[in-house]
Amino acid sequence: MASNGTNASSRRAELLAIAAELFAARGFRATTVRDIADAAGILSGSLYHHFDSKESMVDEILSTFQAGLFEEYDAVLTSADDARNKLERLVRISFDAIHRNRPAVAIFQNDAAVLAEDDRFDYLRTNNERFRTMWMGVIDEGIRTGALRDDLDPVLTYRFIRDTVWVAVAWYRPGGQFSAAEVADQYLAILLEGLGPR
Amino acid sequence: MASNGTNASSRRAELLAIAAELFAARGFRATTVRDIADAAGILSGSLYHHFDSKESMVDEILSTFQAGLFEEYDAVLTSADDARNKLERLVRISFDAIHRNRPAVAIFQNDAAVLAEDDRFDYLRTNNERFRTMWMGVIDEGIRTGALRDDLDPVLTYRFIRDTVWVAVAWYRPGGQFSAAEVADQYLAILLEGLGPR
DNA sequence: GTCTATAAACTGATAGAC
DNA sequence: GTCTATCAGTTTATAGAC
Repeated sequence: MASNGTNASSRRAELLAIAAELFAARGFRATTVRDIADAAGILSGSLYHHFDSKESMVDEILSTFQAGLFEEYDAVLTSADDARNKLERLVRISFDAIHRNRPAVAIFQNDAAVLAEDDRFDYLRTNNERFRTMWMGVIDEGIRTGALRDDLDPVLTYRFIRDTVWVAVAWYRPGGQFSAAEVADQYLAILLEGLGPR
Repeated sequence: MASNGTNASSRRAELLAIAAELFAARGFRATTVRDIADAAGILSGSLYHHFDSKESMVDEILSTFQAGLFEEYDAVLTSADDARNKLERLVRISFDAIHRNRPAVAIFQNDAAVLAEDDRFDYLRTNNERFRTMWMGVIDEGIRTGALRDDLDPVLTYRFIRDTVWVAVAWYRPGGQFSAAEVADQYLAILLEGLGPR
């Protein structure tokens, strides 16, 4: 039951979760409202009692996910940790986000770029810029304080970290061989120490 | 003009290139045959003089790209180089493939998983396995010979390398700030030596 | 909250003229 | 090699009954 205690919002969340799984697996465009309704055991017209449109469903999925992620990132960035620790914590939070919100992350990875062309999804572009600023702040601080090597381009470094982390949604499965925390451990080991012999 | 010297095959290649750009930018499913025809300056029905279906277009784009890539990979793997050099060469070839076949790589990244569910695209699954075997062979050899550290899971290492390289298609643009070779240099530096201070 | 019924637009593909 | 014309199926979305 949701915080307002109504069954309506619980049903809404249920339908959103079903839609998110389908969007993540087949893509937003390739998923029809009939697919979603079928998976929910209702008829397609009934979906419009809960949502304005297919777009409003993916909108709510993405905006809710991003709001939660930024909250967690903020807690790290406003802490007293040094750059190296902040970087590690951001990476761990991100892998954990893949664990807890896999469909939303997958939709973001696969469909956000096209969705962002629509005015309705302006916030995707705004949030991308905010996201980038957060990471770049930590990376720049790390380079300045000597926690990170200084012979690489910071922007390429940012893209490398960002892509490496989020692209894992393509293969990560909860309950698989490695937990999100174990994947984060190994990824951080490669990222910070490299694959070469030690 | 194509190797067989006909205008027909040249026009075909031209239409395929147009389709590939659209598939890469908007997704296979979201791109209509009318979109392709519009971009080519013809009517949608005329496309069917050159191709059986929309699927046969993406089929040709992906299979042609993969055939070329495997040829280049094979040349590396049958060479006398040690594991470390083979790994470097595979990474460089891959970034160069992004440079030369950006649309095909993007389509592979975004749409191949869904396409592969269709029997027609069985070869995508077969090729994925072959691709994995090639990379894992080099990684395992590197660990065995001491060229790569031995305290990480080889499969996670493979995924890390694979994802980091190919996901760059999402932002790499020919003529941008860094060439494909420069990107490969910096990625290899992070991959092999890590981001930590030296 | 779901169903019945249906509209209006879009989509992949075809047949035959030019 | 492209166009005209068009079909059959699909898709998002709506209006009102239950």
